[in-house]
Amino acid sequence: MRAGLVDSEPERLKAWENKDLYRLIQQNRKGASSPRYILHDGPPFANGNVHMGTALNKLLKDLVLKSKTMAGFETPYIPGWDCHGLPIEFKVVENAQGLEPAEIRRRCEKFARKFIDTQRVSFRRLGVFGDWENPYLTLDPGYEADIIRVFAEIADHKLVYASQKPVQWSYGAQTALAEAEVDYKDVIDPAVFVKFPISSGLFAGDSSLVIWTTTPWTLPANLAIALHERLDYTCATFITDAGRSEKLIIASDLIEDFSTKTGFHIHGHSERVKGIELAGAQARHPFLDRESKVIFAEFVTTESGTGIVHVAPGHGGDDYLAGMANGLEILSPVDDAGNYTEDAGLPELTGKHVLECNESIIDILSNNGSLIGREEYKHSYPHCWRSKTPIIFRAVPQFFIKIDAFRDEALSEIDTVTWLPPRNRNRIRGTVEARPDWCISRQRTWGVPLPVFYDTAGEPVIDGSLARKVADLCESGGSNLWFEKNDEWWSEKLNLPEGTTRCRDTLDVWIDSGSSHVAVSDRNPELETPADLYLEATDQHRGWFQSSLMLSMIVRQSAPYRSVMTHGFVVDQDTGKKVSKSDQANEGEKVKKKKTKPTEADHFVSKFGADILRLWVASVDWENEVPFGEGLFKQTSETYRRIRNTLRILLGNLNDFDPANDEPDDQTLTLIDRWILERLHVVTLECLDAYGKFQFRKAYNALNSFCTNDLSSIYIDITKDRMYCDAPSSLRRRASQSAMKKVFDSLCHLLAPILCFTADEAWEHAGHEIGSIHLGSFPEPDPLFSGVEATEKVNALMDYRNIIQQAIEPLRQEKIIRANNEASVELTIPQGMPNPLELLGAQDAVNEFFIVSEVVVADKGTAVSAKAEKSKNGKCPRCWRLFPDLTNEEDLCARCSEVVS
RNA sequence: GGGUCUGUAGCUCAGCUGGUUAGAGCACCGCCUUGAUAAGGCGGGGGUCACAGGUUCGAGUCCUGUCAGACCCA
Repeated sequence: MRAGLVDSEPERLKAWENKDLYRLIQQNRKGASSPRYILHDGPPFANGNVHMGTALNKLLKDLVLKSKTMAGFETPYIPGWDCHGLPIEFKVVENAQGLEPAEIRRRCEKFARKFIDTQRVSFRRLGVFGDWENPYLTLDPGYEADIIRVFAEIADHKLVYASQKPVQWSYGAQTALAEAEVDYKDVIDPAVFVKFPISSGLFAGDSSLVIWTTTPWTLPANLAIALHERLDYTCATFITDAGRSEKLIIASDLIEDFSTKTGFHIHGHSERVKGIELAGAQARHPFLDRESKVIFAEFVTTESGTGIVHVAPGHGGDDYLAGMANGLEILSPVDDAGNYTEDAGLPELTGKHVLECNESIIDILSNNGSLIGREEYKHSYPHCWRSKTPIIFRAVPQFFIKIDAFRDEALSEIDTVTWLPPRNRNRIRGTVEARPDWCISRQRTWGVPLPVFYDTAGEPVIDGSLARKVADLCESGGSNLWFEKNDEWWSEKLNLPEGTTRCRDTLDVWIDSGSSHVAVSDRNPELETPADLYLEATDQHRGWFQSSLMLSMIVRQSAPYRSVMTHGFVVDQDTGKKVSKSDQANEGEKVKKKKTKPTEADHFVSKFGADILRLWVASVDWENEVPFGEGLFKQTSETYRRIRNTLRILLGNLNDFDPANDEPDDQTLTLIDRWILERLHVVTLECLDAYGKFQFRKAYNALNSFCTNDLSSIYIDITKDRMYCDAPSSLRRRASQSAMKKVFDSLCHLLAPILCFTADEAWEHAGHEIGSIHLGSFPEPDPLFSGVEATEKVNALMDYRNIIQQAIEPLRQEKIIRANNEASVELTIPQGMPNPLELLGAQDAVNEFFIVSEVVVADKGTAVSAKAEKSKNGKCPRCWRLFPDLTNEEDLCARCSEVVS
């Protein structure tokens, strides 16, 4: 057994593939009618190579499945890929503009398939078992058809509607975005205080309401001003040092803050009113010829601003709801590119980008005296995760799923699911409680068509049975039909009236992957719904875990999973920064110019080998952030070498052992043999428990310390003498071999889920040339060694050993002796303490245990102490042990001469 | 700003329901090793358990606050 994982692993992989090991394992389990354990794979996105984050996720899944397999389950694993979506389309369109949609889609598919292939190679190389020849792809016509059928079902339930709600619009990507596609970044925006003169109601013609906004560009869409009914407002004359005087209304609690920022201070008498007293009032728009209604809203607070909120129903979620509640229209005078339209009412700004118009708007306000103050305001603002441009809230016709219709059911379903770590239950609850209606339309090309038509009056026709017909046509002819055939063709096929047009939007990709329980778990005979486990990074609470839950609630009124496990992100050990695919994909060349550390799994696999990566994953605390760096792999390699060498020495010691013939009676086991078997019993229990709870790190720690401390440093060291020098078939030697055999077998199986290559290699070297360790099962703890009798004795002996070692150490340092073997020790112990001679039964066993020439025990001291000196005994040239009766250099000790003869 | 979590040796981590001088491994420094040798053994240095209070006979372990970091939400 030599290392060289980088070369040996691919060979083993090939052998596994040749014998179709994955299928063999599954069939074995099927044959034994084992219970099934189903982990449903969350599909990684098919762009870019496999980076450490993806590798961590896949390897954790594999650790779960391999350990469940070993625990006796049938564990089918059907890997999948998420293929549609903006990042791919972005890449494709970037390199070729002006393409027909169908051509864009063909290129996107090619792009996705290329990365599916490279990722598949990487995943297999990591030793992940699964049905790699038959993965599920969200671009498969069958899968696409099922997505459309899921849509049909949502439509059947009357949960889909079209609306002009404001959505998070990316002008960079020219599409609406889901919450999960938005990243928050800190930016500095000009925030302005603007006065709206009251034109009717209380204080009409006399005072102005002051609003505060960080988005001056939304002012052209202002239709109302919101106050809080119960808030306390102050109306007073404010003056500046420069002598400017205004009569203004501000929330009383915010006056101080307002004064600091604007320089306006109250002058003279002030009047206090409750918000409600301004009911029915109207104010004058600061630069457009219309009135702005005073309304009331709960979201108005005194946290910042003025306690008076500018409301543009076309530009914000709260604004929209407030607008709906107060009968306002929706004004959203911004086009797809983010430019003002004529509806803004500012001809000079028509066609200009809204984010470049903040200053123009502020100029207008300043010139007409509406501007009361401005500040540079730092806040976090949503950005498109792909194009990195700021989001604008903009009302465009979009399709939505009504969440309220089943939100409560979804919430109670969450409570039936096991969340790992448990705190995630609250997290997913929060996400589901807070989520607004699901905007499912995207103005993109690379996705599943949104199967909706418009009648001749331009009204959307949302119809489940119609959608199912679309699904059938797409399943047989591919979804490109939607883009290649014209409206006439579709109308004819579906018996729709002449003049019907089809919707040009695609579905949000979260519908794609969120439908996998229908398209994959329900369809594939190997799988079933609900799955036992979904296992992804924590970001999937707002992503796949949620989209799957929501769609499953609609189609089956229950969750698609019994348990959900999440792991933290992989972060750079030194900087703590996230290693993320989106960064790689986006910043592309720019990043490459800077010196970046490698983050791709292949890089580390080809440097260290897959088993090192696997060991690293097992050693990691997946509940939290997962630090990662080259140095950690070096450390992990050390651990690996120790384990590997332990297996190797065990193999060497078992070389001439045939359990069928050589297995001795249990009674012949020496204390140290019983001890290692008791330790094995404990370690086995610990590992089985840890695997059962997915606490791979506990198994890792237990196995590591078993190999390092118990085996390498104690057991193997002590038994070396009998292994090398006893007669090959001596009972003492055979007894140790039988213990080692048990240790080796158990160790291989307990390590197999983690070190899948090395454990299999060791197993093969042990003479199991057919099959694989992975066809086996975890060892059963041996009840014969469930006690602690030997453990307690050895623990006591180890305490003595420490004292003895410390006594010997100076002799070695002073070069009086070279090896422990040459020392003669007098061990003094207080009366009543366990006597090594009694513990081990014989003087020779004592000498062997402490690996010294001899230990003389005196049991009448007051504390444990030891004295060591160079032994005067002669050395046996065969076993190098020292004995008193050896005077001639040629003489063998009694044991050795017997063995030799 | 709200929520969740994390903070033990240079690094990765153990420390169960609070109980004697806080433990491993790696790294580092000595030493040993013709029989695990691209290995193995022994010894050693190194920690005010993030910080500050509190509860207790006693706190790394419980409580409160502060600081730092991560993520989620706004």
